[in-house]
Amino acid sequence: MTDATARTIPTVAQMRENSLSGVVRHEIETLILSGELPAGGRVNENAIALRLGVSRGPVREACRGLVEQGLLDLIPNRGVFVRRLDRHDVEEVYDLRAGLTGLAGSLVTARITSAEMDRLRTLVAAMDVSAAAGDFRSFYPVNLEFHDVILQLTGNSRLIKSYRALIKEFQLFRTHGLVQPNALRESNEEHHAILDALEHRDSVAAYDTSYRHVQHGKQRMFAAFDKLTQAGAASADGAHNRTIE
Amino acid sequence: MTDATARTIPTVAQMRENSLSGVVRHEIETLILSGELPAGGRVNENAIALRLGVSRGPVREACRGLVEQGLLDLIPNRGVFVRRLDRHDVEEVYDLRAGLTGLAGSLVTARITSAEMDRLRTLVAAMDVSAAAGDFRSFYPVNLEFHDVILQLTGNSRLIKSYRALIKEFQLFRTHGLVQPNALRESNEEHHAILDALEHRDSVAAYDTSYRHVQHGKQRMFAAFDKLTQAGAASADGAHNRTIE
DNA sequence: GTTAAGTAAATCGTTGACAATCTCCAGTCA
DNA sequence: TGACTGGAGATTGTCAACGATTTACTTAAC
Repeated sequence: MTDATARTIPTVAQMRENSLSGVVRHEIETLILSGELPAGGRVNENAIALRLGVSRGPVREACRGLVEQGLLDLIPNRGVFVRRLDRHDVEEVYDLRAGLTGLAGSLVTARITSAEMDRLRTLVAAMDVSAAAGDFRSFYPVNLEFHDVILQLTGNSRLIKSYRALIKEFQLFRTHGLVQPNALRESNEEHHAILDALEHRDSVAAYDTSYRHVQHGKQRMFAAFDKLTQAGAASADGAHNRTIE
Repeated sequence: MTDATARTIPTVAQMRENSLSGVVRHEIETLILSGELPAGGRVNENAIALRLGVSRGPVREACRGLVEQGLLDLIPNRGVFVRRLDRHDVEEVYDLRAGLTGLAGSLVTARITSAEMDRLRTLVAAMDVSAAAGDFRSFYPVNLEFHDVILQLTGNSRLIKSYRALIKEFQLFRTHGLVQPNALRESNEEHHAILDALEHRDSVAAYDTSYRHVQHGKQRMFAAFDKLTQAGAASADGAHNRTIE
C-alpha cells in the first residue's frame, strides 16, 4: 500500500521531464486535485509563476498540457479554469472507464501467469477483510492497485495512459466518503467474478464482469449522491453542478 | 452589421482556432499527417516559426499539445520528433481502437433511432457497391463516416475525442493502398453484422461485432504488410520500423 | 589510420517586456 | 432608480533576447 501511494505521487511525472514546465505541471496538477484550486476557479498565470518562482512561459506550457488532459478549460483571452464536472460528465467518464476496464480484462486473459493470478487473489482477499470490517480507508488503495495491476498486465501503454488520465479527471469530482453500507462487499463480490473470468481465461466473461463492475460502481455512486443531495436539499437548484466536499 | 458580427463571432471552437498557437498547431498537424515532416524527423522550432511567420512561443505551445496527443515525441534539450510507430505501437492502437469501437456500438444500441438506422443502412449499401467494384477510393470515406456516425450517436464526448485522437495517431502509419483483394468485401460483411446487432438492440452482439471488425482489420492490414515487406525485402532490417508510402 | 579531445555552431529552455484584450468600477444620462 | 458609456487596472497573447545544453566538426595524439 505504501508502494501504491509512493508510486502514484512522486517520480513518474517529475522524471518525465526534468524541465521546469514538467515540474510546474505536476505542481499545478497537485493544486487542482488537492482542491486548493477550486473547481471552476481561474488559474492565474502570474500568480502561479510568482508562487513557484519561475517565469510565465513554463506555466503556460504546463497549463496547455493540462487543458489537453482535460483538467483545465481554456477560454481565449480570458484564461484557464479548473474544469467543473456536471452529472453528464461523470456519466461519460464512468462509461468510458467501464469500456477501458472491460477491454483490459479481456486482453489480460491471454497473457496472465499463475504468479500474477496469485497476486490478484491476495489483493481481493485483503479487500474481503476490509469489506467485512467496513473499512473504506484500507479498502480503497487495494482496490486501486487491483485494477492497476490488471491494467499494466495488458502491456498496452496507450490503454494505460488513457485510463490513468480518466482517473485523474474523475478525481475532479470529489466523491470520497460517498460509500453506502453494502458498497464494499458488493464491489468485492464483483472482483471475485473478475478473478474467476481471468482464471478460466474467458475473455468475454472478463469483459462483462469488468464492464459491469464499473457500471455498478456508477450506480452505487449516484445512489449515494442522490441520497445526499436530497437530504441536504437546501441548495437544490445547483445540486447537480456541485462538487462534493 | 449583423453580417459582420455573424461572420466574426462564429463558435467557441473557431475562436480557439483563431488563437495563433491553435493555427500553428493545426498547421504542424497537417505537415505531419501529409508526410511533409517525415516520421522520425526532427521538428525544428525556429524553422517552423520562420516558415509560418510567427515567434517560437506559439510553436512551442503547439508542439507540446501535439506531444500530449501522441503525434510528436519530446526529448528534453534535444527537441521534438515526429513519432515513429513500430509494429507494437500499431497493435496497441488497433487493440484500443477495437475496444472503443466495441464500446461505442454497445452504447448506441440503447439510443439509436430508426432514422439513424436508415442512415447507417444507406452507408453500408454504398459500401456494398464500392466493394463489388473493388473501388477503395470510394469505399474509404464512407467507411470513415459509418464509424463516425456510430461514434457520435454515443453522445460521449470523451469517447469521441479519444477515438479521433487514435485515428490521427494511426495515420502516422501510412497504410493507404495496403488493401488485399477481398478486404473490402470482408470488411463490409462485418458492417452488416454490426448493423444487425444494432437492429436487434443487442448490446453484447454490438460490442462483439464491432470489436472483431477492428481486430479483423488489424489482421488484414498486417497480412498485407507482411506480404509487402517480404516481397520487397531489400531493406529488410528496418522493415518493421518503416512507414509505407 | 583510428580514436579522443576541444572548439564552434546550432538548438532548446527560460526569461522579461510589450501589445492586445478583457474586467470592473465610476460617472453620466434618461 | 436603472442602464449605458468611458477609462483605469489587470490579465493574457506574443515577441525578441539571453544562457545552457547538445551536436558536429576540426585537430591532435597514439
